[in-house]
Amino acid sequence: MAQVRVRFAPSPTGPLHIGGVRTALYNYLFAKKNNGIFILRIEDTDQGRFVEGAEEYIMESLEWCGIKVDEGINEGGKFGPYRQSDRKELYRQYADDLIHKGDAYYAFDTPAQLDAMRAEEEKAGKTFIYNASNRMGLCNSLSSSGSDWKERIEKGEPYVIRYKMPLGEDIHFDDVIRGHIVVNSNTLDDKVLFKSDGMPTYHLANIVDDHLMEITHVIRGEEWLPSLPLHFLLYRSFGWQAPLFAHLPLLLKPDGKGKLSKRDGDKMGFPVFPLFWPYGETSKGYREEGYYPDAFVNMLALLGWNPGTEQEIFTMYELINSFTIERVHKSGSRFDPEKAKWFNHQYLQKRSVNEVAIEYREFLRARGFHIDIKPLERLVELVKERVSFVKDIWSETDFFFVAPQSYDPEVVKKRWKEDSPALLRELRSLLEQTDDFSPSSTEVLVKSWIEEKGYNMGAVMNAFRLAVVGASRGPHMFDIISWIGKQETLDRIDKGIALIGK
RNA sequence: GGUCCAUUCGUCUAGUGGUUAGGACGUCAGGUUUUCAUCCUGUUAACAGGGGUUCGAUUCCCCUAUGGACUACCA
Repeated sequence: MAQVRVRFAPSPTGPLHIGGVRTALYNYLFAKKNNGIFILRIEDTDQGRFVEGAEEYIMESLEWCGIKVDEGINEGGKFGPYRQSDRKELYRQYADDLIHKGDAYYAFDTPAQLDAMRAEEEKAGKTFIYNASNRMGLCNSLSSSGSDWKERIEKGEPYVIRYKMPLGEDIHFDDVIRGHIVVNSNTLDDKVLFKSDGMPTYHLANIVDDHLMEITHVIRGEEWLPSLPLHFLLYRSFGWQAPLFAHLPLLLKPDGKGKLSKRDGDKMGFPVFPLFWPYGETSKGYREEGYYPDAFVNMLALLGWNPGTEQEIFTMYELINSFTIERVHKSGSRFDPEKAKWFNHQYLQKRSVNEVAIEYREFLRARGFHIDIKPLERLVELVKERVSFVKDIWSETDFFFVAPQSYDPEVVKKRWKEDSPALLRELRSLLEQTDDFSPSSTEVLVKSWIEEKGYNMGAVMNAFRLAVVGASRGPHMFDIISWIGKQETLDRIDKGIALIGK
């Protein structure tokens, strides 16, 4: 069998949506599983929609995800160029070929005329369609008498080239995921293949490029399923062997109806893009939100596919090994932001204390704290299992760096009693006597004192926590005071007694 | 409106012509803990509806409903 070659073919019209990333991922997994080639082709045949920076964004996103491109605009390859605008000259001859074969024709109807006809049909509750049912009444080379149309072209009148959809034919085709599908050609229209601006449309460019690049499997979004009959017909008209097609299910909104959109992310506070998109409206990215790329990829891979086992955590290598296109689902998947977080939690737990400490050091540096790696490792060890993201370490450990500025009123009400100041004063003088602030040492010291005096453990420790932390949260007290040190501990007790009062 | 696609716990899903319909996220409840989390244990909850086929359908077929995509000189 010929070598497997697949392509991811986005349009550079803005940042890549996570649905697009998943399409790229499935293409990549399929390629690598089959020792094949993964191609990145930029489909920029609509010059009006080109967005500066989008190409770079796409490539950076794939790179961040660990999806390596074998052939593409940066990587090169034998089948280049890999940007359709750079292949512009190539398409016209294929459109002409179709005209010679009688499967395509020139059409002169202006956009304004077509719009008017569409509007009229819509008013009558119908859908305008341009095909065998009415093409002889429209303005094109099939309906014009004699050589009128030739003159029009020679005069430089704008025209498009349309595919001549057959009349009343049942078109049979197959999709790897969805099986056999039949559509009657009467419901399809004479799609424009070549635009008046000299550029091909998606349909032509796509088929020509997939053929020329020897693509064996077309794995793309479900939104393309309705144009699959056209594409099959195109392959037939050219006399080319069609690749295998697989149409992926959509990513749906977490709640409500419809497919996942940028608005959902904004509304519910999760990113719909892999990376921050710096142009236009601000849009968060998974990378900037603190997701690990392997967690992100793992989460995405399982949205619409699973290997049939109960395994949920996969390295890219494992994904490649277990991926099969047949196990991709038919129906759309709702995106679940909670589960996305859970994946990151799993990945963060798998990392070593040292790795996380290094990441956290970077985080602190950006906020003006320059801390050695050793104390940070001790800190990370204390809170690692409680967090899902490195940035969460800060909200769990802010009080390690800064004494409380205020004391949670709820906790004060619940934990600060009449005798709290007296207990803390006693505790303070007890701690002042020792210089050994290791957790085990202070623990023994304090606990035996509490026992000796017959105090209530909770009464002492909760008040102590309130003074040191300012709230009812955080790791064990002896770990905290060991980290902040003796002087800071004593200071915070003083401050707490003074500020909380009574 | 037309064409096409889809439908198992709230969500992601496993699965089979005969199963106690399994797992994960979430929820809830216990346990651990000096607090808050984490963690552990348990709990919760599903085959869209109606017809067939069959000894038997969640599983196969049809219809309905619902959801979705498409319906541009956009991809």
